[in-house]
Amino acid sequence: MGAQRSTLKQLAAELDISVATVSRALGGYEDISKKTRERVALKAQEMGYVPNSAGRMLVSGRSGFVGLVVPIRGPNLVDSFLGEFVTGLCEGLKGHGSDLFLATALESQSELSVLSHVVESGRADGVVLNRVAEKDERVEYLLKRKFPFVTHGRLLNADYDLNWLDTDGGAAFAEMFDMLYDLGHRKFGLLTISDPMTFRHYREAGLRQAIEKKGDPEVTLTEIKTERFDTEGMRRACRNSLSATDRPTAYIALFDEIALTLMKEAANLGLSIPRDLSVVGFDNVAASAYAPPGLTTYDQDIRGSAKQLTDMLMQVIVDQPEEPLTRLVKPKLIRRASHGPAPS
Amino acid sequence: MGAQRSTLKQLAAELDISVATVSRALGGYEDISKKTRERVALKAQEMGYVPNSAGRMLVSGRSGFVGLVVPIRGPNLVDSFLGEFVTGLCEGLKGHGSDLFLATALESQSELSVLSHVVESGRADGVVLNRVAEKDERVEYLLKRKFPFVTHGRLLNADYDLNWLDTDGGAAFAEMFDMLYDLGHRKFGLLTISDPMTFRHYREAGLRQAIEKKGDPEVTLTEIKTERFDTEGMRRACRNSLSATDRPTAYIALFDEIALTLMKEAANLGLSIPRDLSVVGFDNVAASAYAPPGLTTYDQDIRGSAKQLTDMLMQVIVDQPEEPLTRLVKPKLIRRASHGPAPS
DNA sequence: TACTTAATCTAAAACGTTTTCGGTACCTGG
DNA sequence: CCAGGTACCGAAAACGTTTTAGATTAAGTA
Repeated sequence: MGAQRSTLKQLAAELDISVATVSRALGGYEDISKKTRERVALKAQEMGYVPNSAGRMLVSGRSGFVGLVVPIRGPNLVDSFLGEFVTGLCEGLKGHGSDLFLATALESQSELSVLSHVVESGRADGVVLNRVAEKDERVEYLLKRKFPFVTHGRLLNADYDLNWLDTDGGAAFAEMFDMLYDLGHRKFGLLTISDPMTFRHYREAGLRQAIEKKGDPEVTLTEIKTERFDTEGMRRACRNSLSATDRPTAYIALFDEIALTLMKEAANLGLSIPRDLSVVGFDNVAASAYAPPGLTTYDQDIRGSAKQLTDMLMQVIVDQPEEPLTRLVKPKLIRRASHGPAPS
Repeated sequence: MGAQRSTLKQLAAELDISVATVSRALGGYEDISKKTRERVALKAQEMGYVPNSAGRMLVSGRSGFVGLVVPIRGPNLVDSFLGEFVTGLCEGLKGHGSDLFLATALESQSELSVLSHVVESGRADGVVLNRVAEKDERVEYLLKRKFPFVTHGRLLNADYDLNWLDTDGGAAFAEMFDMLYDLGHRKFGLLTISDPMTFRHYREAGLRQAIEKKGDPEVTLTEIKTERFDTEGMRRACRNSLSATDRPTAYIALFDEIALTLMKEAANLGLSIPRDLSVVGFDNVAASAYAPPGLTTYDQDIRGSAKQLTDMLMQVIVDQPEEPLTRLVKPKLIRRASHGPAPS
């Protein structure tokens, strides 16, 4: 139970003025005398008054919450970014007087139903979507519902206007290629997944464009594809590729986890990095600093991005802008020791 | 803005019955005829009715939210458990029809004010506290306020009854010692921090008790202390200890991060693990699997614990029990390759 | 004096729900 | 035909807040 909270009514009774006056006084309205305003503020402070959000919510129609629907995939593979992402969101929302509301979808199929519950119950004024897929039903639902939202990640071929913030993975992958090419590498391996995620699309496209732009017929690119959450399959695929006679000299991984798996397998096979082969990842997860010899990768300031996303979302909520808000942020190359000159 | 949500009133108008009847029908009350109940349920489904939480909240006094105040410490060291912890909480709350509400305290000093805001605004029915310190003002506030809460971690010398769930770090550290002792180690190093956290207290106490119990005068234990978030200091301390002439043969780290730092420094100094020295950690962070040769450590199922915590909290909220709820969960030893026989 | 204006304040409605208390209609047994 | 049940439904209050549309008083103006 707990001690009861003080209400406007109690405050009004104590001060012997009306509830309306108290409300307006606390709201800083000019048509309440300064003296009264101060008196009220003092008493409110004294009684530890904090407006009840349910009451406020009901009349204002705003909840003061921003929702995030988190998909839980697999038994133990919690989204490794979740902590940082959530932190950034909270941090950003703080400045807007809003709070974060987390809802989970236990299976990916229930994601939409969880989202719709969040939206329809009025518990949130807007939502943040992350990990958008190439074609995302959540997006379509929110658009139809005309509910404010922003996405972390772009959509593919979107013929509608969306508010998004994304990391420029394409640029990063192009840069990677150029770097490795300049180190003499010609045989490239792309460690990727088969799932239709937008980030995959853009990163791969960036890489292919860079290769094409270089126009060197010597350059080859073999794809090593696995399912996204199939760690065992990933291991096997890496081992296979490394054991091949014409194995690539430079591996580019869609994200760190695959790169780390490859590094481990390489070590098991007695291959030395970067002497025998180079590996580059993406994400800069904590382990990439500890795994020998240190994985060269890209850092996409998740926390900062999340913070920016909240600013965008609040803008969408309060004054829904004509022009869609979009931001492309550049990831930062983290040079470690997993890349080097091509073996001769 | 978005399309307007349907309300009980609209539903009632459509069905040409009273609002009260609709409410009771949806609530499954027996004094509404089965026929009407079905008719209402169907229409509700059809109109996509979802009860507005503000309205419900106002009358029930319950928000359907459970709060978590997350302290953000340091610029980049986001709590690595946060993701898992939050996931477990959401997962657990789902079963109770509640949701998670996250609030951040940007500085540790503001933690209490954030917490009190969560409590007083009525936005949460209960809160979960993690990372409790030996003496925690948040706890004292909540007790005084008689607000439902559970803590992840125990308090020290608590003369009041608390509802907590904790990992049995003491048992784990005792086990570690026995394991290393049996491998022939006599010179131990304890890599720890100087901050007054309860988990530190219990882990160290468990270790010391185990040493005492063994009663072998040959056993020595040197402490290597650093500040909790001072990674550079940690590095230096590890290097110093490793360079000492009578360096320990077995290091026990308060948590993985310190162990990983030590392993890296050992490698830099040309020392081989576990040939020259053994290291054991605690937490089983992702990097501990990747850092060579693989860190032996303990896994404390954070996600599962968080889930259990929600069950406890809901119990506290609905029927505040006389007896405090407490649970001590055993962490699981993850045997990797960082420990072995003492060098001769 | 009488009218206008400005400065303060308040009553009441509204938001969407749940719940209490009672009401109506129908049936049963005498 | 009536007393007493039973089955079903509805009116209204309550939760705490904000806001609209006055109401009251005081002061200024003609």
